[in-house]
Amino acid sequence: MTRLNDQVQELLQEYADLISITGGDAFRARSYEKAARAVGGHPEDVARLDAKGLQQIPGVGKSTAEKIAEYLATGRMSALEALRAKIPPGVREMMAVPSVGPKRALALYRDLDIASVDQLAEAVRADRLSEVAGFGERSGEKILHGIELMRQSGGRTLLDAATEQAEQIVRAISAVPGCTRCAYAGSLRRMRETVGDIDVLATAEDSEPLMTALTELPYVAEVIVRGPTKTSVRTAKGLQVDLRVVPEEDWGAALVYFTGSKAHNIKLRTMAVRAGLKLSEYGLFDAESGEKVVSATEDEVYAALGLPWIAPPLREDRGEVEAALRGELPDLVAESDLRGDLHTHTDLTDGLATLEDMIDTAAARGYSYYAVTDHAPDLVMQRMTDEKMLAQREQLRGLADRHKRMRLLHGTELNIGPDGGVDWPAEFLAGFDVCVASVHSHFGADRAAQTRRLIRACENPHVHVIGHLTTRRIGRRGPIDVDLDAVFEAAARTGTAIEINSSPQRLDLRDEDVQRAKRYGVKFSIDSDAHATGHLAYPRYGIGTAQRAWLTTEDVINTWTWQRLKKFLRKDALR
DNA sequence: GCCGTTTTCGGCCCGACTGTTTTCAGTCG
Repeated sequence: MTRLNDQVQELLQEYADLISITGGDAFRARSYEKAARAVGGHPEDVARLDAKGLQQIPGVGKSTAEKIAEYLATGRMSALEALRAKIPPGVREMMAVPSVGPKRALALYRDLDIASVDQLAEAVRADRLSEVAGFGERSGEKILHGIELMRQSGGRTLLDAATEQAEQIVRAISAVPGCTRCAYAGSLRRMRETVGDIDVLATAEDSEPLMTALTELPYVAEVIVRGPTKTSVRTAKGLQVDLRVVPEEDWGAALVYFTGSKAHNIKLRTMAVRAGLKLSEYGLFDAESGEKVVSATEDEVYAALGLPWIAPPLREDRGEVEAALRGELPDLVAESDLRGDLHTHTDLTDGLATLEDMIDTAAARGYSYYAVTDHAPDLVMQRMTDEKMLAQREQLRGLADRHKRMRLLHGTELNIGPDGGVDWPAEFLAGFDVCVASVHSHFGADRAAQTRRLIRACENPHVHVIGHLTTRRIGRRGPIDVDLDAVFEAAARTGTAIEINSSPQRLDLRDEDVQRAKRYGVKFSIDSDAHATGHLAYPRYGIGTAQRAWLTTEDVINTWTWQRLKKFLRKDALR
């Protein structure tokens, strides 16, 4: 079950799309789009807000607030239903086909009575598109190709795959003679949990060799567009890569522009306009004379707008510009702040590497403490026993001498049962240095039951960290239905940390929820949940989530010294 | 529809690329 904010976001977005399709005022449509994004990213649950409270959300005015309130009260949004009655749902779905927007979707429906993606594909094959004004031979080909792509990929790319691909491309473009700077930008630089495409920015006097180099990379399957400033290709894995080349003196402005987000850029541009300036990817200009003010570095561009540099993960128009103006930007937690990892596995359960290999790899990362937390017996398929667990503890203690600079912690990942109980009795649990507890079953239990079991787990004095709280797998399994606010309250009250699981398939909690949890005073543990030595590098992605949630080292227990962490782990002493 | 240090009315981010309507609309980011 999705969060109510997400449902409202989807409805408002649909309303905006239908306004566009029916030829309504474009500014009105944009206004609803903006409101949709604002609601989706709003940390507070809209269900807790009345019409007045809803209007406090930036971009939500009287009219939108009324529509949301109506939906919250009745489960319906009559204005939306009125538009739905005019346009079949398939017409809106056609907008998802690349090169088909609201205007063309309507033209296809009006002139050819096409009302679904399937019918569209059929019409192209039957060569009927030329009957509609504005559609030529190439249009049909593009549409068919777009439909095919939609069907085979359909989704966004996970952060690790996108990062690896982007780094590979940046290396290749950087090596081209004449290339003076190159980096990736876009949602990847902002560390969003998934990315739709990769934006690469480069500087060179002559863009031609760089564009050619991109199109000739071995893993490039297709060239989508090719121009002097922008070239787009699709990789063999179906990922779109846009390369933009600008003169070196415009690097800063271009990097701001292509890093986004769109909403952040709009805010910066609006500030520029108010100051008599104009901001584009080519620089910050005087609006009247057209003379360039600055554009060489991001620092300069922000400074000219009266702002300090803003870290990319914050650039979502979630209050970062206002915070920057007040001089209150958070000192974000960084990967180098991590002193340890509190959730990892070995081949004693479902990990791939031995205890020694995991510990050696962790030591090489420079950690000052490291916990091994293999699965507990209730996850029956892992065949854990008391004896095996105690034998591992012996083995781990025996390795202490080998890594004098890294404290070894013996832990476990407990299973939170349907009633909130965990695997072992208190006496046995007391023998562990650290206990992570996670939901691994009964994903379908109802909201009340899920909430109850997680609160009970927090209240267990031996549970230090709640692992992957919502159990979602990005693109594969949705989150469990749980009252997160109630769990956050319990976690803060009991001194139980909530994990930011850094596995790119999970990234659980997600950034909006982490931000919300922080307001309750919740502390977090950014863990790898490594099942192999290579996975010990995952926290770079979890750090992205933490940064997007505005966290500082104060919020993250595994940036603390062992002395301080040790106190936190004695949670029963708190009460 | 939203919003306000030029504004309660009149704006609303800006530019590249494509295909096709020989001068520009639509789409995209």
